Order: sequence, then C-alpha cells, then structure tokens
Amino acid sequence: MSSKLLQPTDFASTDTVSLARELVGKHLVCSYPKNKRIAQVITETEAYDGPEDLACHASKGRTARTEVMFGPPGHWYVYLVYGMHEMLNLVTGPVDYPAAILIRATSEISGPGRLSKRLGIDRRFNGRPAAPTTELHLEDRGTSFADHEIEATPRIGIDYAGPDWSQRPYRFVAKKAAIERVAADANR
DNA sequence: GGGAGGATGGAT
DNA sequence: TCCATCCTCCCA
Repeated sequence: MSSKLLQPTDFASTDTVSLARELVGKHLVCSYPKNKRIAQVITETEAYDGPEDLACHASKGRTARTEVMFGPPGHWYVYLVYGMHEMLNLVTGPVDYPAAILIRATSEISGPGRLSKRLGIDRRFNGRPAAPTTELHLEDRGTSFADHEIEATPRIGIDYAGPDWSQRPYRFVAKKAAIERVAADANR
C-alpha cells in the first residue's frame, strides 16, 4: 500500500477544525527504540482553534507553556494535565496563530492519557517537529473514513469554556464499526 | 510564596 | 462519585 509521509507544512491551514477531521484515519508512527516501530490509525481528535476559543490554552495568552502553539505548524505540543496525564497535540496554523489538535485515541488505544503512556510520549517531545525523519510522525497510508463513519461531538472536559465554545462539535470520533472495518482491511 | 483548578482515568 | 498528583497561572 502506498504511504504518504506527512510534513509539518501540511498543517499550515488556519482551518483547525477541518484538519482535525482529516487527521482521523492518518497513522501515528513511533520509531524510537523503546517501542521499535509502532503505527496506529488515529480514531479520535479534538480541535483547539485560536485565541478566541476559550477551551484553547492559548486563549489565556502567550505563556511559557503555550509558546509552542504560537510557533510553526506540524510540531508537537505535549503538556501535563491533572498532575499525571501527558496530552499529545499537533500544532496547526501559521506562526502566531495558536491552534492545535489533541490526539485522543488510536484504533488500539482509547483515551489521550493512555495513548501517551503506552507509546512512551511525554513532555520531552514538546516543541519537536512532527517530521518524517523524527521519532514520532504522521503518515497517510490510504485509510479513509466516510463522513457518515465519523461523529462530530462537543469536546471533553471543557465545560469551563462557556456554552458557546464547550458545545461546538470540535471532537471527531470514528464509529466503532468503521474502526473494525479498517482493522480488517489492514489484516489483508 | 500561596492556592485554585485542570483538554483523565481507574477504583469505589 | 471520588480522587490521585503536580504543573500552570494568577494574585499578593
């Protein structure tokens, strides 16, 4: 099967929500020694879109933590939440446009905290480029989900962002049946 | 320097 | 429903 290596510049669009939708179905590829080589299909994402988005960390301004989100696209933004879970995000949009996509699950791992733990991802990855030559990158291996196979829902755990932002359908989840279909295709 | 709260997940 | 656990950010 053909595999297209995704470059940081592929995430330069300011249309964070569309990018989040498109990221579902792409492969997350880890190639560092600890895990040998692992490639899993991304099945759930959330968009955090710019300074106006009250659920986006960058809406509170530019700080040491959020600095990476203001940087160039296609870089990893990894932070700790609840004192124990590392969240893996991909920075999107041009420089000075603070936006990112939270990768919440793959076909084999449910939950953003578990995902990073299982793959050995922590804040050491913060600020690194998601380039094909690095230890953690993205590939398009031809997997695709039809629109009806992906559900758009409000994001998780951000009620503090107020009724407008907390209810926007910025979370994209592949349906269970679709994930099983993709898994079956992969075993052929 | 102190304190409140958080883009979760596992146990109860 | 509870809470482990600690970083981030605001306020003093």
